[in-house]
Amino acid sequence: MSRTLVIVESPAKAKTIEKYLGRGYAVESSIGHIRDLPRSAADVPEKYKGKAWARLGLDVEDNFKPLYVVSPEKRQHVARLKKLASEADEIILATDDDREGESIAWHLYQELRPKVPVKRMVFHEITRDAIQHAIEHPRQIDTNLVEAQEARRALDRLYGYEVSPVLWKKVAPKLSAGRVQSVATRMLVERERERMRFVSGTWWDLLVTAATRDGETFPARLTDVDGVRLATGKDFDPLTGKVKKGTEVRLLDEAAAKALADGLTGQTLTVTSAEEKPFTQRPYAPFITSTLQQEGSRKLGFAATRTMRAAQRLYEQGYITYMRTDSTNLSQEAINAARTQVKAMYGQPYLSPQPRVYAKKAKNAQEAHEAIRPAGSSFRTPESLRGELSGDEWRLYDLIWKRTVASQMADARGRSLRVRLTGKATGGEEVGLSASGRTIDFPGFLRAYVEGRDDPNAALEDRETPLPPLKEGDRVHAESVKPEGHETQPPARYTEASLVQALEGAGIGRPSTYASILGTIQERGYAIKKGQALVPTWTAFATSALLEHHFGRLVDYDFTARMEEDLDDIAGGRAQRVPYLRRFYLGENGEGVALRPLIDSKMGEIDARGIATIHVPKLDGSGIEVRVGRYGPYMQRGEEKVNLPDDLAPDELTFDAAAELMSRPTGDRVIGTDEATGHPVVARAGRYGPYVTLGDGNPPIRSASLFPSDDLKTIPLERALRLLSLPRLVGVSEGEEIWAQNGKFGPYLKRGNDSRSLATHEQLFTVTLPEAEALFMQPRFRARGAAAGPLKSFEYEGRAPIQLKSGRYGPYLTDGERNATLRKGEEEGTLTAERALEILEERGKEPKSKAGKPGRKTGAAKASGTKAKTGATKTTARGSTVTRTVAAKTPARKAPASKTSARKPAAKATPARTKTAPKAPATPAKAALTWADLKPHLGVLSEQERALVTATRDQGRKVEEVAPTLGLDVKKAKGMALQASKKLNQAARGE
DNA sequence: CAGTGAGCGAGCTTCCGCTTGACTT
Repeated sequence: MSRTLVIVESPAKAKTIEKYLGRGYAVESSIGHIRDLPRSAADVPEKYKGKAWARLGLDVEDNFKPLYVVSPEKRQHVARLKKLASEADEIILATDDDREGESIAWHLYQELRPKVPVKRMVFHEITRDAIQHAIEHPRQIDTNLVEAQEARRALDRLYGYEVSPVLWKKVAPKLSAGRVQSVATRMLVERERERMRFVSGTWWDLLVTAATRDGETFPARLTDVDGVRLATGKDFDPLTGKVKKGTEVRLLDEAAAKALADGLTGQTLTVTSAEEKPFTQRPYAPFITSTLQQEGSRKLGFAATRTMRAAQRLYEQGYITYMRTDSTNLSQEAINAARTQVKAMYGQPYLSPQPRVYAKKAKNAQEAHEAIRPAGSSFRTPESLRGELSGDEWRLYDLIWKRTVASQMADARGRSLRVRLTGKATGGEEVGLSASGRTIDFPGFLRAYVEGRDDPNAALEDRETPLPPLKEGDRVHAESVKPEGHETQPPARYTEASLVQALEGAGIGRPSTYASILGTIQERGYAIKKGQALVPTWTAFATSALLEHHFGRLVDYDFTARMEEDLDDIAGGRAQRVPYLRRFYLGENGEGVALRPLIDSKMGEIDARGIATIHVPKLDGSGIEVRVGRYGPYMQRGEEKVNLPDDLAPDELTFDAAAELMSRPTGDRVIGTDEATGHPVVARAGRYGPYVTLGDGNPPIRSASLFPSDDLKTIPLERALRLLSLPRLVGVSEGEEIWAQNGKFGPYLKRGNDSRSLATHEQLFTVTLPEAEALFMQPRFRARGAAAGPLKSFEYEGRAPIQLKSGRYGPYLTDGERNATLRKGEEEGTLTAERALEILEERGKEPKSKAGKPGRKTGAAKASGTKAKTGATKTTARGSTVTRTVAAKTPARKAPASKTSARKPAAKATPARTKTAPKAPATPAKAALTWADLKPHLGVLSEQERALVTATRDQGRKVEEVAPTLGLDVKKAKGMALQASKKLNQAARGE
């Protein structure tokens, strides 16, 4: 008998379909995508490791050719599919009928390499008829659609993996940017900015309880006084908290409202109009993923992940249809089932006369599945499942059932009433009031489902606000009058549910990702949850500001919408993937985003400190600045700096709150007085940990770190004074003083320019002169370094042994020549000699060249180019060392001077040096290129970059000098020079 | 954000969309 292998995406779906197909068919699942671009360097096959583009997983120089790898956790499963495929007579790829599904089918085809006929089939609902129909109407893989998916994938990778590193450099490491998350974050930030600018306003009005002659009462609200409309919330300017200019309204304050209330109590009011309008309301569309999450949140209080978890279980057990969908469409089977149930449970009048079809599409919907509904051709009622389903699952099923059934019910019908009244207060004011009511004559679908409410019956009552029968000319009596004060409210923060709604509205993100987007922005520290609200962090402000100012097009709300249009063109064969990606990544005739050149120019331009400084409108003019630093957000006013508490939302930082924080005691604790000097001794928590100071000023007279054995909370005065007595003069040796002091690397001895570490902190107090001299007899670092012997040693025939050592970056392997750090999953304990050899062979690296030591690393990167023009055109590895040594002399002239005499300049020079220094070690390993080597590649640079580079290198001018002539500030120019040099080197190496 | 002497195997962080377990808490 022939065997057909059908492959779908989800195992639960496979199970169902297998039932429908019967004998001769084996149904398997791919479990989602089976291959993807490598996530990180570890996933890149050896063959491609050295490539410049390996990090991206896309060969940006060869038509954005993607490098696909089967992820490690999928390998076993793919192998199984391969085997099954080899045993089948025919294969049907039945993945979802959308862009991603088509791509999965194509990847399956590529990876399984079947030797039997392969067909593609699609269906949008899992019913016997639909499957049968699909089987009878197979098609081929749509390669245009696959191309569109590949373009989408590539764009997301390029965006994410190229822009994220900009954030690492300019904001903080490990941050991320992406087409979806960056827009989501921006939405939160913009809303919060509105809240930060918001100034609330106050207004008063009157709530009148009016009584008819028959004694029926109803509420009416004051709307105008002496013919002038009363101010309400919408009349206020959110930026000033005052009534908008040019608005003709009457604003009541508390006193006026009270006086008017007194004057109106007991007065007669006349009905001047009573209008009644009929209304009908249609039921909501059946659930899709986003609306399910929203209602799960509003009605059940579930977070998006909780809703999805429960839905997944319901789906797997066959209670509901697929839960990740953007289609509101119901299959015929579902419509029949719903209608049958409506008739049976609520009666014919409650049934919609015609079957309802919900055609309204969500933006960018792909509609591969049905709406989310109870499964099967007759729905199980929630009541009948009470014993079968537990907590969350039952409640969610109940919700889905109600929404589905309601969607085939009749419209709700009712009347809305609007009544206007006038009256006169004792003070002579003519007042106008209004009352409105709502009566439901026929609840229709509201019997089953009221949006946003848990209990439809209770909600129905709430929806009714009946008024007594009133007609023009009727007189009523103002029984009681209550003045009410109101404050305007800032726009509400997003919740998980409303953010998903907003994203969906903009066509951003997919049903399968909504929940994880919320996770991502929280994991990256862009948002925290406060109750239901998503509050953006200061980091989110800094990141968003950077992206908005420098990569504005990437965080446009309609960036995705435009992308979708382009992808549609690719899918329809009207456009091609490669030119599309080229425009996005490289740009073409000044068109397209041109991401790579954009980043190259921005790297130098973006001022990290400026980006870290966050504009807080309410602190304008206060001299207080808010900044995100390495240790979190802080405020600064002049020299004063204060951390911002973690739980302070940005919009809560008003001027008063800031002033209070600035004046708050910093947590310093005076532990006593030094009798010798009369100064207080203070225990403090600093950035380098706990310490004590003599004197409470800033800066203090002296300070000293606590030893690890000390506790900041309990440290006695005596101990603090003892710590403050350091450094200690141990004695004089070889004509120089030996001092024992505590430093950033721990306790150490210092003699002239020489130093030795001490083993313990307490030795600072106990070490004697002979002991100290003995230590100075030893070579450096012996005290600490030598103690760490190899953890393990592996012996080999005909090869040097490999040792496992413990280093500051964790365990690593070395054979003296090359080193390799152990990665996650490579346990020290289970490491075999064989595996150790493999690892070292695979990715062992020669340690950094030791030749660079003599002249210090200062400025080597920049200087090497300037000097190299005198050197040989052809450069060997050794030649480069020479170049570097020569080059290093230029800054070396300054270095000793700054070290001995002027302390401050030396300290200030450090950051600049650390920025350029990392480039230096990389150069000799790859053989430094001379200016002559680089010059032919000037074409890769922008005009400005080229002008800068030629001026500095060809003419030997300084960046500081050239920058103004190019209209650049020095900082930017320096950054640009660095980037340009990087690009030139890359180009020259043919990378 | 206090202020101090060196010198050591660096290597990785990150995207969006499809899908489930296999883990631990």
